[in-house]
Amino acid sequence: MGTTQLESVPEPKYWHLKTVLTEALDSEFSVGEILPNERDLAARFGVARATLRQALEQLELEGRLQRRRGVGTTVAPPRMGVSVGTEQHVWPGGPGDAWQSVDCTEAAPPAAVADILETGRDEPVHTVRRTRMSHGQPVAAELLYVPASSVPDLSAIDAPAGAAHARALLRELHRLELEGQDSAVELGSARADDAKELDRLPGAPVLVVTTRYVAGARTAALSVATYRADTCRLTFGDSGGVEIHHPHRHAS
Amino acid sequence: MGTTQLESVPEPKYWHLKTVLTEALDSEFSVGEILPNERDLAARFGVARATLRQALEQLELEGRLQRRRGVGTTVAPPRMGVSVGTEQHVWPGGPGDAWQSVDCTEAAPPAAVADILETGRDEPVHTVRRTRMSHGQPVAAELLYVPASSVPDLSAIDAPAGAAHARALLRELHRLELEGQDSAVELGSARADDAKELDRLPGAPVLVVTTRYVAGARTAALSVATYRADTCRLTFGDSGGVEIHHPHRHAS
DNA sequence: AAGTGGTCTAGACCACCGG
DNA sequence: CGGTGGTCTAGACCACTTG
Repeated sequence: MGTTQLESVPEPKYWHLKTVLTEALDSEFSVGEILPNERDLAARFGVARATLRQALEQLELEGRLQRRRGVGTTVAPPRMGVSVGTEQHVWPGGPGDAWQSVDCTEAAPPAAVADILETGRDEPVHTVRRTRMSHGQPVAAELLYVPASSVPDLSAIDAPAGAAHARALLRELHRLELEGQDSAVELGSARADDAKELDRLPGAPVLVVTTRYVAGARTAALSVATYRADTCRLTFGDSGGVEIHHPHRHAS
Repeated sequence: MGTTQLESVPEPKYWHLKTVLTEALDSEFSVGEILPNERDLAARFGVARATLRQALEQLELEGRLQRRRGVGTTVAPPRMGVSVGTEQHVWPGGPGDAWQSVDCTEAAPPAAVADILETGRDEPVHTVRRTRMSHGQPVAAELLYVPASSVPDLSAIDAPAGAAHARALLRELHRLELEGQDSAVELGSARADDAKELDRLPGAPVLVVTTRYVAGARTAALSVATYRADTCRLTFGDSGGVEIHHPHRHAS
Protein backbone atom coordinates (compact mmCIF):
# COMPACT_ATOMS: atom_id res chain seq x y z
CA MET A 1 0.00 0.00 0.00
CA GLY A 2 1.05 3.57 -0.53
CA THR A 3 0.74 4.11 3.18
CA THR A 4 2.82 7.09 4.15
CA GLN A 5 3.42 6.25 7.80
CA LEU A 6 2.84 9.81 8.94
CA GLU A 7 1.90 9.51 12.56
CA SER A 8 3.70 6.62 14.05
CA VAL A 9 4.47 9.11 16.80
CA PRO A 10 1.37 10.50 18.49
CA GLU A 11 1.72 14.15 19.38
CA PRO A 12 1.56 14.76 23.13
CA LYS A 13 -1.71 16.33 24.22
CA TYR A 14 -0.10 19.35 25.84
CA TRP A 15 1.83 20.06 22.65
CA HIS A 16 -1.28 19.97 20.51
CA LEU A 17 -3.03 22.06 23.14
CA LYS A 18 -0.28 24.63 22.95
CA THR A 19 -0.70 24.87 19.18
CA VAL A 20 -4.43 25.35 19.45
CA LEU A 21 -4.05 27.99 22.15
CA THR A 22 -1.37 29.83 20.18
CA GLU A 23 -3.67 30.09 17.20
CA ALA A 24 -6.50 31.26 19.42
CA LEU A 25 -4.26 33.90 20.97
CA ASP A 26 -3.29 35.19 17.54
CA SER A 27 -6.81 35.38 16.20
CA GLU A 28 -9.32 35.73 19.00
CA PHE A 29 -7.70 37.53 21.90
CA SER A 30 -6.35 41.00 22.49
CA VAL A 31 -3.40 41.99 24.64
CA GLY A 32 -4.35 42.20 28.29
CA GLU A 33 -7.47 40.12 27.89
CA ILE A 34 -8.19 37.59 30.64
CA LEU A 35 -8.43 33.92 29.71
CA PRO A 36 -10.90 31.53 31.34
CA ASN A 37 -9.50 29.96 34.47
CA GLU A 38 -7.49 26.75 34.32
CA ARG A 39 -10.24 24.45 35.56
CA ASP A 40 -12.69 25.70 32.96
CA LEU A 41 -10.14 25.56 30.17
CA ALA A 42 -9.13 22.03 31.11
CA ALA A 43 -12.75 20.92 31.12
CA ARG A 44 -13.38 22.63 27.79
CA PHE A 45 -10.50 20.76 26.17
CA GLY A 46 -11.26 17.52 27.98
CA VAL A 47 -7.91 17.17 29.71
CA ALA A 48 -6.67 17.17 33.29
CA ARG A 49 -5.66 20.49 34.76
CA ALA A 50 -2.03 19.38 34.99
CA THR A 51 -1.97 18.75 31.27
CA LEU A 52 -3.46 22.12 30.48
CA ARG A 53 -0.95 23.73 32.83
CA GLN A 54 1.90 22.13 30.90
CA ALA A 55 0.70 23.96 27.80
CA LEU A 56 0.21 27.25 29.66
CA GLU A 57 3.68 27.01 31.17
CA GLN A 58 5.25 26.79 27.73
CA LEU A 59 3.21 29.71 26.46
CA GLU A 60 4.29 31.76 29.46
CA LEU A 61 7.90 30.76 28.79
CA GLU A 62 7.49 32.04 25.25
CA GLY A 63 6.14 35.34 26.53
CA ARG A 64 2.65 34.87 25.17
CA LEU A 65 0.86 34.64 28.51
CA GLN A 66 1.20 36.13 31.94
CA ARG A 67 -0.15 34.29 34.97
CA ARG A 68 -0.59 35.74 38.43
CA ARG A 69 -1.75 33.85 41.45
CA GLY A 70 -5.07 35.04 42.78
CA VAL A 71 -5.72 37.06 39.63
CA GLY A 72 -5.75 34.98 36.49
CA THR A 73 -4.10 34.39 33.14
CA THR A 74 -3.82 37.28 30.72
CA VAL A 75 -2.55 37.72 27.18
CA ALA A 76 0.92 39.23 27.37
CA PRO A 77 2.05 42.14 25.22
CA PRO A 78 4.95 41.52 22.82
CA ARG A 79 8.29 41.34 24.60
CA MET A 80 10.03 44.64 25.07
CA GLY A 81 13.51 45.05 23.65
CA VAL A 82 16.06 46.08 26.25
CA SER A 83 19.49 47.14 25.15
CA VAL A 84 22.30 45.30 26.92
CA GLY A 85 25.26 45.89 24.65
CA THR A 86 26.20 48.90 22.62
CA GLU A 87 29.04 49.41 20.22
CA GLN A 88 30.87 51.82 22.48
CA HIS A 89 31.78 50.40 25.86
CA VAL A 90 30.71 52.39 28.87
CA TRP A 91 31.01 52.02 32.61
CA PRO A 92 27.88 51.17 34.54
CA GLY A 93 26.20 54.25 35.93
CA GLY A 94 27.34 56.38 33.06
CA PRO A 95 25.16 59.11 31.55
CA GLY A 96 21.80 57.91 30.35
CA ASP A 97 21.95 54.38 31.58
CA ALA A 98 18.71 52.82 32.66
CA TRP A 99 19.78 51.56 36.05
CA GLN A 100 18.91 52.77 39.50
CA SER A 101 21.22 52.09 42.40
CA VAL A 102 19.44 50.53 45.33
CA ASP A 103 22.17 50.04 47.89
CA CYS A 104 25.74 49.03 48.40
CA THR A 105 27.41 46.64 50.80
CA GLU A 106 30.83 45.22 51.28
CA ALA A 107 31.02 41.46 51.49
CA ALA A 108 32.82 38.40 50.22
CA PRO A 109 31.38 37.50 46.80
CA PRO A 110 30.57 34.00 45.55
CA ALA A 111 33.67 31.95 44.85
CA ALA A 112 33.14 32.04 41.09
CA VAL A 113 33.05 35.84 41.18
CA ALA A 114 36.13 36.08 43.36
CA ASP A 115 38.03 33.92 40.89
CA ILE A 116 37.24 36.22 37.98
CA LEU A 117 38.09 39.35 39.94
CA GLU A 118 41.30 37.65 41.08
CA THR A 119 40.59 38.58 44.66
CA GLY A 120 40.91 36.16 47.52
CA ARG A 121 37.91 33.97 48.13
CA ASP A 122 37.21 35.59 51.47
CA GLU A 123 38.24 39.10 50.53
CA PRO A 124 35.28 41.47 50.70
CA VAL A 125 34.43 43.53 47.62
CA HIS A 126 32.00 46.38 47.08
CA THR A 127 28.67 44.98 45.98
CA VAL A 128 26.19 47.37 44.40
CA ARG A 129 22.59 46.30 43.97
CA ARG A 130 20.80 47.96 41.12
CA THR A 131 17.44 47.69 39.43
CA ARG A 132 16.46 48.39 35.87
CA MET A 133 13.04 49.63 34.90
CA SER A 134 11.53 49.75 31.43
CA HIS A 135 8.07 50.94 30.49
CA GLY A 136 7.18 51.19 34.15
CA GLN A 137 8.06 47.60 34.94
CA PRO A 138 11.09 46.12 36.64
CA VAL A 139 12.98 44.14 34.03
CA ALA A 140 16.28 43.33 35.66
CA ALA A 141 18.07 43.05 38.98
CA GLU A 142 21.85 43.34 39.09
CA LEU A 143 24.70 42.71 41.43
CA LEU A 144 27.78 44.73 40.51
CA TYR A 145 31.01 43.56 42.12
CA VAL A 146 33.81 46.11 42.42
CA PRO A 147 37.05 45.14 44.16
CA ALA A 148 38.50 47.74 46.47
CA SER A 149 41.57 47.99 44.25
CA SER A 150 39.44 49.46 41.46
CA VAL A 151 38.35 52.41 43.59
CA PRO A 152 41.43 53.14 45.72
CA ASP A 153 40.48 56.72 46.52
CA LEU A 154 36.97 55.98 47.69
CA SER A 155 36.44 57.53 51.09
CA ALA A 156 34.73 55.02 53.26
CA ILE A 157 34.45 57.37 56.21
CA ASP A 158 30.81 58.24 55.69
CA ALA A 159 28.08 55.65 55.38
CA PRO A 160 29.69 52.57 53.79
CA ALA A 161 26.32 51.48 52.46
CA GLY A 162 23.17 52.88 50.95
CA ALA A 163 22.25 54.35 47.59
CA ALA A 164 24.31 57.50 48.07
CA HIS A 165 27.42 55.49 48.71
CA ALA A 166 26.68 53.42 45.62
CA ARG A 167 26.64 56.53 43.48
CA ALA A 168 29.91 57.74 44.98
CA LEU A 169 31.45 54.37 44.23
CA LEU A 170 30.38 54.48 40.59
CA ARG A 171 31.81 58.02 40.27
CA GLU A 172 35.13 56.73 41.48
CA LEU A 173 34.97 53.85 39.05
CA HIS A 174 34.53 56.22 36.11
CA ARG A 175 37.98 57.67 36.75
CA LEU A 176 39.51 54.49 35.35
CA GLU A 177 39.91 54.18 31.62
CA LEU A 178 37.64 51.44 30.33
CA GLU A 179 39.60 49.30 27.92
CA GLY A 180 36.99 46.78 26.96
CA GLN A 181 34.07 44.73 28.08
CA ASP A 182 32.49 41.45 27.19
CA SER A 183 29.26 39.77 28.12
CA ALA A 184 27.71 36.35 28.24
CA VAL A 185 24.04 35.38 28.29
CA GLU A 186 22.65 32.19 29.72
CA LEU A 187 19.40 30.80 31.01
CA GLY A 188 18.86 30.62 34.74
CA SER A 189 16.14 30.65 37.34
CA ALA A 190 15.51 33.55 39.67
CA ARG A 191 16.89 33.37 43.18
CA ALA A 192 14.48 34.38 45.90
CA ASP A 193 15.87 37.91 46.28
CA ASP A 194 15.96 38.61 42.56
CA ALA A 195 12.48 37.17 42.12
CA LYS A 196 11.18 39.65 44.66
CA GLU A 197 12.70 42.61 42.82
CA LEU A 198 11.35 41.34 39.52
CA ASP A 199 7.87 40.74 40.92
CA ARG A 200 8.00 37.07 40.01
CA LEU A 201 7.99 33.79 41.92
CA PRO A 202 11.31 32.22 42.85
CA GLY A 203 12.51 29.92 40.11
CA ALA A 204 11.04 32.02 37.33
CA PRO A 205 13.10 31.79 34.13
CA VAL A 206 15.59 34.60 33.73
CA LEU A 207 18.30 35.55 31.30
CA VAL A 208 21.53 36.04 33.21
CA VAL A 209 23.87 38.58 31.63
CA THR A 210 27.40 38.50 32.99
CA THR A 211 29.53 41.46 31.97
CA ARG A 212 33.21 41.90 32.64
CA TYR A 213 34.65 45.42 32.61
CA VAL A 214 38.33 45.51 31.75
CA ALA A 215 40.66 48.32 32.82
CA GLY A 216 44.39 48.20 33.32
CA ALA A 217 44.47 44.72 31.82
CA ARG A 218 42.42 43.52 34.77
CA THR A 219 38.78 42.80 35.43
CA ALA A 220 37.95 46.03 37.22
CA ALA A 221 34.30 45.20 37.81
CA LEU A 222 31.88 42.37 37.21
CA SER A 223 28.17 42.69 36.69
CA VAL A 224 25.68 39.85 37.04
CA ALA A 225 22.28 40.99 35.83
CA THR A 226 19.17 38.82 35.76
CA TYR A 227 16.49 39.82 33.27
CA ARG A 228 12.91 38.58 33.23
CA ALA A 229 12.91 36.07 30.41
CA ASP A 230 9.16 36.25 29.92
CA THR A 231 8.96 39.97 29.18
CA CYS A 232 12.38 40.86 27.76
CA ARG A 233 14.20 40.51 24.50
CA LEU A 234 17.86 41.46 24.96
CA THR A 235 19.27 43.54 22.13
CA PHE A 236 22.90 43.85 21.14
CA GLY A 237 24.39 46.07 18.51
CA ASP A 238 23.86 49.39 16.81
CA SER A 239 20.21 49.94 16.44
CA GLY A 240 18.18 48.64 19.27
CA GLY A 241 17.51 45.24 17.88
CA VAL A 242 15.14 43.48 15.57
CA GLU A 243 11.42 43.84 15.88
CA ILE A 244 9.95 40.38 15.78
CA HIS A 245 6.29 40.37 16.67
CA HIS A 246 3.42 37.99 16.58
CA PRO A 247 0.24 38.90 14.83
CA HIS A 248 -2.09 40.18 17.49
CA ARG A 249 -5.10 42.39 17.97
CA HIS A 250 -5.01 45.54 20.01
CA ALA A 251 -6.93 46.06 23.19
CA SER A 252 -9.86 48.38 22.65
CA MET B 1 8.15 49.14 57.64
CA GLY B 2 11.06 47.09 56.52
CA THR B 3 9.61 43.99 58.08
CA THR B 4 10.30 41.19 55.66
CA GLN B 5 7.75 38.62 56.73
CA LEU B 6 9.53 35.57 55.43
CA GLU B 7 8.90 33.12 58.24
CA SER B 8 5.21 32.76 57.53
CA VAL B 9 5.92 31.51 54.00
CA PRO B 10 6.72 27.81 53.91
CA GLU B 11 9.24 26.90 51.26
CA PRO B 12 7.78 24.66 48.55
CA LYS B 13 9.05 21.11 48.71
CA TYR B 14 10.45 21.10 45.20
CA TRP B 15 12.38 24.26 45.93
CA HIS B 16 13.97 22.83 49.02
CA LEU B 17 14.62 19.63 47.09
CA LYS B 18 16.40 21.61 44.41
CA THR B 19 18.64 23.22 47.01
CA VAL B 20 19.53 19.87 48.54
CA LEU B 21 20.25 18.34 45.15
CA THR B 22 22.36 21.30 44.08
CA GLU B 23 24.55 20.93 47.12
CA ALA B 24 24.83 17.21 46.54
CA LEU B 25 25.84 17.81 42.92
CA ASP B 26 28.55 20.23 44.01
CA SER B 27 30.01 17.98 46.64
CA GLU B 28 29.25 14.34 45.95
CA PHE B 29 28.93 13.84 42.21
CA SER B 30 31.28 14.08 39.27
CA VAL B 31 30.46 15.26 35.77
CA GLY B 32 28.89 12.48 33.75
CA GLU B 33 27.89 10.44 36.76
CA ILE B 34 24.46 8.81 36.64
CA LEU B 35 21.94 9.69 39.32
CA PRO B 36 19.51 7.17 40.80
CA ASN B 37 16.29 6.93 38.81
CA GLU B 38 13.38 9.22 39.54
CA ARG B 39 11.28 6.65 41.37
CA ASP B 40 14.11 5.78 43.74
CA LEU B 41 15.02 9.41 44.33
CA ALA B 42 11.41 10.33 45.04
CA ALA B 43 11.12 7.50 47.54
CA ARG B 44 14.39 8.47 49.18
CA PHE B 45 13.19 12.03 49.71
CA GLY B 46 9.68 10.97 50.64
CA VAL B 47 7.91 12.89 47.88
CA ALA B 48 5.81 12.04 44.86
CA ARG B 49 7.63 11.56 41.60
CA ALA B 50 5.94 14.63 40.10
CA THR B 51 7.38 16.76 42.87
CA LEU B 52 10.86 15.38 42.41
CA ARG B 53 10.54 15.95 38.68
CA GLN B 54 9.74 19.60 39.30
CA ALA B 55 13.10 19.96 41.02
CA LEU B 56 14.94 18.02 38.32
CA GLU B 57 13.35 20.15 35.61
CA GLN B 58 14.72 23.32 37.17
CA LEU B 59 18.16 21.81 37.55
CA GLU B 60 18.10 20.78 33.92
CA LEU B 61 17.00 24.31 32.96
CA GLU B 62 20.01 25.63 34.84
CA GLY B 63 22.29 23.27 32.97
CA ARG B 64 23.22 21.17 35.98
CA LEU B 65 21.59 17.94 34.84
CA GLN B 66 20.96 16.16 31.60
CA ARG B 67 18.07 13.74 31.26
CA ARG B 68 17.54 11.29 28.45
CA ARG B 69 14.53 9.07 28.05
CA GLY B 70 15.38 5.41 28.28
CA VAL B 71 18.81 6.18 29.66
CA GLY B 72 18.76 8.16 32.85
CA THR B 73 19.78 11.40 34.51
CA THR B 74 23.42 12.44 34.44
CA VAL B 75 25.42 15.31 35.88
CA ALA B 76 25.97 17.85 33.11
CA PRO B 77 29.36 19.44 32.39
CA PRO B 78 29.61 23.23 32.78
CA ARG B 79 27.95 25.09 29.94
CA MET B 80 30.14 25.74 26.95
CA GLY B 81 30.64 29.30 25.82
CA VAL B 82 29.69 29.87 22.20
CA SER B 83 30.55 33.13 20.54
CA VAL B 84 27.63 34.84 18.85
CA GLY B 85 28.82 38.39 18.45
CA THR B 86 32.24 39.77 17.73
CA GLU B 87 33.42 43.33 17.53
CA GLN B 88 33.90 43.23 13.78
CA HIS B 89 30.78 42.42 11.84
CA VAL B 90 31.02 39.61 9.35
CA TRP B 91 28.68 37.94 6.91
CA PRO B 92 27.50 34.46 7.72
CA GLY B 93 29.61 31.82 6.07
CA GLY B 94 32.73 33.93 6.26
CA PRO B 95 36.17 32.45 6.96
CA GLY B 96 36.36 30.46 10.13
CA ASP B 97 32.76 30.55 11.13
CA ALA B 98 31.44 27.55 12.98
CA TRP B 99 28.42 26.85 10.84
CA GLN B 100 27.76 24.09 8.39
CA SER B 101 25.26 24.58 5.61
CA VAL B 102 22.70 21.81 5.43
CA ASP B 103 20.50 22.78 2.55
CA CYS B 104 18.77 25.63 0.84
CA THR B 105 15.24 26.14 -0.37
CA GLU B 106 13.21 28.97 -1.77
CA ALA B 107 9.94 29.62 0.01
CA ALA B 108 7.74 32.30 1.52
CA PRO B 109 9.04 33.10 5.02
CA PRO B 110 6.94 33.67 8.14
CA ALA B 111 5.05 36.95 8.03
CA ALA B 112 7.23 38.52 10.76
CA VAL B 113 10.36 37.75 8.74
CA ALA B 114 8.87 39.11 5.52
CA ASP B 115 8.06 42.38 7.29
CA ILE B 116 11.64 42.87 8.42
CA LEU B 117 13.05 42.02 5.02
CA GLU B 118 10.49 44.35 3.46
CA THR B 119 9.49 41.71 0.99
CA GLY B 120 5.92 40.84 0.19
CA ARG B 121 4.32 38.36 2.54
CA ASP B 122 4.00 35.75 -0.16
CA GLU B 123 7.23 36.53 -1.94
CA PRO B 124 9.63 33.58 -1.73
CA VAL B 125 13.11 34.18 -0.35
CA HIS B 126 16.19 31.98 -0.19
CA THR B 127 16.19 30.04 3.03
CA VAL B 128 19.44 28.42 4.12
CA ARG B 129 19.38 25.85 6.87
CA ARG B 130 22.59 25.60 8.85
CA THR B 131 23.83 23.75 11.89
CA ARG B 132 26.46 24.72 14.39
CA MET B 133 28.59 22.17 16.21
CA SER B 134 30.76 22.74 19.23
CA HIS B 135 32.83 20.17 21.07
CA GLY B 136 31.26 17.43 18.99
CA GLN B 137 27.72 18.35 19.89
CA PRO B 138 25.07 20.23 17.93
CA VAL B 139 24.48 23.52 19.73
CA ALA B 140 22.38 25.52 17.31
CA ALA B 141 20.09 25.30 14.30
CA GLU B 142 19.64 28.32 12.09
CA LEU B 143 17.39 29.57 9.35
CA LEU B 144 19.02 32.27 7.25
CA TYR B 145 16.64 34.29 5.08
CA VAL B 146 18.12 36.03 2.06
CA PRO B 147 15.83 37.95 -0.30
CA ALA B 148 16.52 37.46 -3.97
CA SER B 149 17.37 41.16 -4.27
CA SER B 150 20.44 40.63 -2.07
CA VAL B 151 21.95 38.10 -4.46
CA PRO B 152 20.89 39.40 -7.88
CA ASP B 153 23.61 37.59 -9.81
CA LEU B 154 22.98 34.16 -8.34
CA SER B 155 22.60 31.66 -11.12
CA ALA B 156 19.69 29.45 -10.33
CA ILE B 157 20.16 27.27 -13.37
CA ASP B 158 21.77 24.39 -11.53
CA ALA B 159 20.22 22.71 -8.52
CA PRO B 160 18.23 25.44 -6.73
CA ALA B 161 18.58 23.55 -3.47
CA GLY B 162 21.10 21.51 -1.52
CA ALA B 163 24.25 22.31 0.41
CA ALA B 164 26.24 23.22 -2.69
CA HIS B 165 23.68 25.80 -3.68
CA ALA B 166 23.72 27.18 -0.14
CA ARG B 167 27.46 27.77 -0.36
CA ALA B 168 27.09 29.47 -3.74
CA LEU B 169 24.42 31.71 -2.27
CA LEU B 170 26.63 32.77 0.65
CA ARG B 171 29.48 33.53 -1.77
CA GLU B 172 27.18 35.86 -3.66
CA LEU B 173 26.12 37.51 -0.42
CA HIS B 174 29.72 38.29 0.49
CA ARG B 175 29.97 40.58 -2.54
CA LEU B 176 27.82 43.13 -0.73
CA GLU B 177 29.48 45.49 1.68
CA LEU B 178 28.27 44.74 5.20
CA GLU B 179 27.42 48.04 6.90
CA GLY B 180 26.29 46.79 10.25
CA GLN B 181 24.49 44.12 12.15
CA ASP B 182 22.52 43.84 15.32
CA SER B 183 21.19 40.93 17.31
CA ALA B 184 18.57 40.14 19.87
CA VAL B 185 18.36 37.23 22.29
CA GLU B 186 15.20 35.85 23.78
CA LEU B 187 13.92 32.68 25.37
CA GLY B 188 11.88 30.29 23.30
CA SER B 189 10.98 26.65 23.00
CA ALA B 190 12.27 24.41 20.26
CA ARG B 191 10.05 23.73 17.30
CA ALA B 192 9.84 20.09 16.24
CA ASP B 193 12.35 20.46 13.38
CA ASP B 194 14.88 22.40 15.43
CA ALA B 195 14.51 19.97 18.32
CA LYS B 196 15.44 17.14 16.00
CA GLU B 197 18.61 18.88 14.85
CA LEU B 198 19.53 19.72 18.43
CA ASP B 199 18.89 16.19 19.66
CA ARG B 200 16.29 17.38 22.14
CA LEU B 201 12.57 16.91 22.61
CA PRO B 202 10.20 19.44 21.07
CA GLY B 203 9.53 22.27 23.47
CA ALA B 204 13.00 22.19 24.98
CA PRO B 205 14.15 25.63 26.13
CA VAL B 206 16.27 27.45 23.57
CA LEU B 207 17.89 30.84 23.24
CA VAL B 208 16.74 32.42 20.01
CA VAL B 209 19.27 34.77 18.46
CA THR B 210 17.88 36.99 15.74
CA THR B 211 20.51 38.82 13.70
CA ARG B 212 19.87 41.43 11.08
CA TYR B 213 22.57 42.06 8.47
CA VAL B 214 22.47 45.55 7.03
CA ALA B 215 23.84 46.45 3.61
CA GLY B 216 22.84 49.30 1.36
CA ALA B 217 20.71 50.75 4.16
CA ARG B 218 18.50 47.69 3.94
CA THR B 219 18.19 44.42 5.81
CA ALA B 220 20.09 42.24 3.36
CA ALA B 221 19.72 39.04 5.33
CA LEU B 222 18.09 37.82 8.51
CA SER B 223 19.27 34.95 10.66
CA VAL B 224 17.15 33.20 13.25
CA ALA B 225 19.33 30.81 15.25
CA THR B 226 18.09 28.64 18.09
CA TYR B 227 20.71 27.57 20.64
CA ARG B 228 20.30 24.82 23.23
CA ALA B 229 19.70 26.74 26.43
CA ASP B 230 20.75 23.86 28.64
CA THR B 231 24.26 23.46 27.27
CA CYS B 232 25.18 26.90 25.92
CA ARG B 233 26.31 30.22 27.30
CA LEU B 234 26.23 32.84 24.55
CA THR B 235 29.20 35.16 24.57
CA PHE B 236 29.37 38.65 23.12
CA GLY B 237 32.36 40.92 22.89
CA ASP B 238 36.11 40.83 22.53
CA SER B 239 37.36 37.88 24.40
CA GLY B 240 35.09 34.93 24.27
CA GLY B 241 33.17 35.71 27.39
CA VAL B 242 33.34 35.24 31.07
CA GLU B 243 34.12 31.90 32.65
CA ILE B 244 31.56 31.31 35.35
CA HIS B 245 31.68 27.79 36.68
CA HIS B 246 30.22 25.85 39.54
CA PRO B 247 32.45 24.00 41.92
CA HIS B 248 32.51 20.43 40.72
CA ARG B 249 34.60 17.32 40.83
CA HIS B 250 36.12 15.79 37.77
CA ALA B 251 35.21 12.40 36.38
CA SER B 252 37.94 9.91 37.02
C1' DA C 1 12.42 -7.83 28.42
C1' DA C 2 13.65 -4.66 31.73
C1' DG C 3 14.39 -0.12 33.07
C1' DT C 4 14.49 4.71 32.09
C1' DG C 5 12.32 9.28 31.64
C1' DG C 6 7.86 11.49 29.43
C1' DT C 7 2.92 12.02 29.60
C1' DC C 8 -1.51 11.97 31.81
C1' DT C 9 -5.19 11.58 35.28
C1' DA C 10 -8.38 12.97 39.15
C1' DG C 11 -8.31 14.32 42.81
C1' DA C 12 -6.63 17.51 47.22
C1' DC C 13 -5.01 21.45 49.77
C1' DC C 14 -2.56 25.93 50.00
C1' DA C 15 -1.21 30.97 49.14
C1' DC C 16 -2.73 34.91 47.24
C1' DC C 17 -5.83 38.57 45.45
C1' DG C 18 -9.93 40.96 44.84
C1' DG C 19 -14.40 42.77 46.25
C1' DC D 1 -15.30 35.58 51.40
C1' DG D 2 -14.91 33.22 46.74
C1' DG D 3 -11.97 32.58 42.90
C1' DT D 4 -7.41 32.34 41.01
C1' DG D 5 -3.08 30.05 40.10
C1' DG D 6 0.67 27.14 42.75
C1' DT D 7 1.84 22.84 44.96
C1' DC D 8 1.38 17.98 45.84
C1' DT D 9 -0.15 13.13 45.67
C1' DA D 10 -0.48 8.14 44.06
C1' DG D 11 -1.28 6.04 40.84
C1' DA D 12 -1.28 4.58 35.34
C1' DC D 13 0.40 4.00 30.72
C1' DC D 14 3.61 5.21 26.91
C1' DA D 15 8.09 5.96 24.22
C1' DC D 16 12.57 5.04 24.20
C1' DT D 17 17.15 2.79 25.04
C1' DT D 18 19.89 -0.89 26.28
C1' DG D 19 21.44 -5.60 27.09
